[in-house]
Amino acid sequence: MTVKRPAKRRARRGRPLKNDAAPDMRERILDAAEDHFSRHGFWGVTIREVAQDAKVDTALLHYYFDTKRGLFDAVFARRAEIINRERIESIDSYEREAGSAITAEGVINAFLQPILERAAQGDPRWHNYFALIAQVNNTPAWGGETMARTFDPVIHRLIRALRKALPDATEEDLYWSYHFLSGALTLSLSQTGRIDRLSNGLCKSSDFESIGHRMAPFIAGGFERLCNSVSRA
Amino acid sequence: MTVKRPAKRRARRGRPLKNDAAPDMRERILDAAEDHFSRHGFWGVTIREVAQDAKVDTALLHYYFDTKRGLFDAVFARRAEIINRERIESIDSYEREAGSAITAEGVINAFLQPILERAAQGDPRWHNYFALIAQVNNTPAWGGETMARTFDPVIHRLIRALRKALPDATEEDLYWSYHFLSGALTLSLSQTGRIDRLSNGLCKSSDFESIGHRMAPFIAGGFERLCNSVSRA
DNA sequence: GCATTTATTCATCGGTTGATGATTAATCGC
DNA sequence: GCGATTAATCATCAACCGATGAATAAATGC
Repeated sequence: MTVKRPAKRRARRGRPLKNDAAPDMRERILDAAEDHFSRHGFWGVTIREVAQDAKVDTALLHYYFDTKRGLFDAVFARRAEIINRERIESIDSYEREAGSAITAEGVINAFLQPILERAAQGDPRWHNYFALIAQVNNTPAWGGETMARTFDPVIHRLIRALRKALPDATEEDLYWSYHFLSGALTLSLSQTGRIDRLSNGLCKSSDFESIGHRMAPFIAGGFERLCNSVSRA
Repeated sequence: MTVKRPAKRRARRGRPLKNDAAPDMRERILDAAEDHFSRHGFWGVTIREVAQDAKVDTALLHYYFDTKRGLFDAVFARRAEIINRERIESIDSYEREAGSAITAEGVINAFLQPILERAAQGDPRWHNYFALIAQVNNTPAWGGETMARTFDPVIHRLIRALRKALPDATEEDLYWSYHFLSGALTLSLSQTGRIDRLSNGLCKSSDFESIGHRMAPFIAGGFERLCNSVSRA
């Protein structure tokens, strides 16, 4: 019997002390939001859930990000900058090294490497983020717009390099080939566990090393088959 | 001034007359739900929106489908049966015709044809349904399970045919290759308008004829490159 | 050292959500 | 021809939703 309420420890109010262990609430909110949005999409998440997970009041989410949509956009943009920079650098550096011996597989590998490496490293926060990209990429209503705004510059850089490796390709074939690449990559990053079931456990969604070995050859094979074939009305 | 309410015509109550023009409410609900779910996903839709669109009371959705989730599953299953049957027949018939001259591109083409043909035909209801598949396929939480339950039998049939066309391929390579195929197909069917923007209008998400020409060669090129290469740790 | 700004929780609002029991009317089984 | 079943709307519920203004406390600027 004793005390009937374990004193729930009412959270402190007002601005926190400067050297208080572990705040940086803004990042904590973004992490929690990333986790939830990646699993259930924009509409499947309530700001209350996010706030509870980040151990802050819901009003703080509005303080930092104004609206729920603002929070979502902030989550999406945060890591995009990082991988965009890495991918540009990776393609630049491959093009410099390869010189005139540039190949489609080499370019695609340079493009995929930064993402797949991060995925293979196993940081769950990045996993969540990649799953989020996958959802956005397949969201009809506003996915195309969001993806374009965020990633198009890098994709144009990729296509420029591919044009060098496949000089006879038509523009249409290049863009469609990239589209197939994008779809394959997105699904691989979304980790739905589908291939696990399908292959009866032989392959695992989480095995990014296997993906890393196979994806560039597969996609390059596709590019070359499609872009080197001539005449298709 | 006159009458202050234009008589809103209260809907009739009770069971409708047998030969009443245009009922079949159940189908109407499924159509409306398909439309909404495909655009905004499970959580982005309220049963009220669906009911309003189908011009029925919300209680009727619960009468037929019990819960919101039940409605979603019914939508997802309805057209799956149709295309699954068509795909099986298409692969069967190709295998019979090709005999020992079976090729990866032929098999993949037989697998893709039924879907892409329907997509090219332009029925918006099928377009919506394909977009719905795309979303489910990239939903981490329950997408893998739902996709597996719905489509795995056909996919196993596909893989069996591919095994014949690529006798030296390892099981892992076959499954991963299918995974890439699945991703590419899904994104193509989801019509986000991304490629339109990316290509500055040169390519169009809705141009399923272009996809139909390009996808089988691209994917077959990938399969052959990956599955015919030897030794990869 | 005081006024302003920043970062946080509290309390609460109006609107929406999925669901359900009651009611009504037509059909079906016998 | 009548009781049971089916197909529909109506009315309403408790829970939850995103958002906001007020309160509070530390930090910062001058």
